[in-house]
Amino acid sequence: MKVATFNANSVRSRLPLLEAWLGRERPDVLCLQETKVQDPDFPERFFRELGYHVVFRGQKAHAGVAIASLAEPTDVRFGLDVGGPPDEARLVRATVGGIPVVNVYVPQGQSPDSPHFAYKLEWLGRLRDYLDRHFSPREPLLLCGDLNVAPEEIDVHDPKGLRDHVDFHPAARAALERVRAWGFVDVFRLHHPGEPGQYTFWDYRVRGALERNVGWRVDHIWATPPLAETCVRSWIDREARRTEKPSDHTFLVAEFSL
DNA sequence: ATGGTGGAGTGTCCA
Repeated sequence: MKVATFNANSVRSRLPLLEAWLGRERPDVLCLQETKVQDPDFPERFFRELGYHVVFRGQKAHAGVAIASLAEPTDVRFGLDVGGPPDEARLVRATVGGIPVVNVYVPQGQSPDSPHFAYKLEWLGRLRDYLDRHFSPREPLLLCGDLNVAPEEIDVHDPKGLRDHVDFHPAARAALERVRAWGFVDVFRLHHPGEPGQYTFWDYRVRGALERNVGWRVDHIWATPPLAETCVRSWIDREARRTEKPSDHTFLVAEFSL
């Protein structure tokens, strides 16, 4: 089973890239974030014509998540159901080929003194509650998405200078670590231990960000131990960030011997 | 240099 995650930064703006990439890579599952489209306008037929089922939940202008899969998804649910706002456009879960997949778009947070950042920390806390409520780390489970946190110093281009950034703030890293400690293995790191400069996001606003590799590893595929054991490969497709009309993120892929 | 670019969708918010 081949699984990918991609923050599209508008799915409708990324159709040419998605058509080429899905045609070439044919993942069994593709998790999308920041689809930026309300449900009636989601390009459902585009995925169907490429041979994919797709489930999605969006809202006006921002956020939005989707799961595209070759096999028909079951047990499709949206949002956090652990008290507080469900935030349906930031979490979708579906079971594909017997494997439950949770796809999330964690709030970015704007700045450490913003209410958005408090909401981000609370959101990660509720994600941990959600896992406690619905799943067991002893069973196969995937958590994929734009987690909007770089876990370690090697996951950002300037760990000293970025300590106050909401995606590398100690409080954000601690909140993410509580989610990971529920029982996940970061399958990219499993296959690339200690390797710096492996990023999934390069800011549009930074001149020559890709060429200079001024990036962040904020997109992740995490698996529970019984599933992580079957992970044979994980890689980042940097070429997709180099295309004519790229997202500011690129694809992260993990392959399992299932 | 407290900027910069991109996307959604009309006002600016969000990243």
